Amino acid sequence: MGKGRTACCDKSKVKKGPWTTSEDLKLISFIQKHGHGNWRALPKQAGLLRCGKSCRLRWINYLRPDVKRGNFTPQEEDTIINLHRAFGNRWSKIASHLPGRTDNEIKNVWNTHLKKRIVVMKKEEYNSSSSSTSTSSHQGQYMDNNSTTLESFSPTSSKANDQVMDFWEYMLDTSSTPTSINNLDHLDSYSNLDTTSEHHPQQLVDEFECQKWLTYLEIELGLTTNNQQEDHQNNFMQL
DNA sequence: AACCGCTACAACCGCTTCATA
DNA sequence: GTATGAAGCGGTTGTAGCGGT
Repeated sequence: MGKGRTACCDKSKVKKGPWTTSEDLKLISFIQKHGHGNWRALPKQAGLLRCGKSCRLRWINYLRPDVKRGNFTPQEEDTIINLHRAFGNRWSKIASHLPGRTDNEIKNVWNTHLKKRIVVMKKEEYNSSSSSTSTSSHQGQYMDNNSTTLESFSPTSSKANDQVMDFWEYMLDTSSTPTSINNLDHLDSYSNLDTTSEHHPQQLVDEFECQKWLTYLEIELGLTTNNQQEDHQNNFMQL
């Protein structure tokens, strides 16, 4: 281990807080074109006033095409519980067994839902075992495999998701399709979140490639209705 | 309508691990 | 073997949204 620690970035020069639509798009289009070999250098190259760590997290947890979105299925929940029993809080290890789910997402689900579920079950287990000896004990067992009584998660309808939806509505309106990625800053009017509208024209991104990628992302992220999805898939094939 | 408390989850922070010179 | 930088990881925080009063 090295002596001391160098800051991962200049904190005074990076933007923090929720990502805006234009930032997302800059990141997506940059990675699509150049990959993400060096996260530290990426923000500068992509024209983002963000820390490399922040970009990495945003990509891995939200923008990556293979991220599965939406509610966890009872099967996934059971898997998490069982894996947690085996691995403890090693979220990345658990995530590796759940394709499309991120460690951050699993951690959140555990802390907000599953942990409580375990507590309730433990409590019930304790009560039943102390009140009756005829009830079979499941000592050391977290869960009842038939249990699906966990309150279902709210759909991922966060503000961030709404931003992405707004973006797609915008993009699909052909009359207002931006001519290049350089013009994305004005999309922030959709999110009302951007307070530092910077104007750093980046490498020109081919509109065609961008559209293709974004359509693909929309499908992958499940941001479409079935009908829309069909349309987009057709469009994607045509592209 | 306004306030409050709670929940969910995106994002940040700092430590650890890994790769490499 | 050691120093260093970058990436990965897990804990924690911030805040939007929602329901209850």
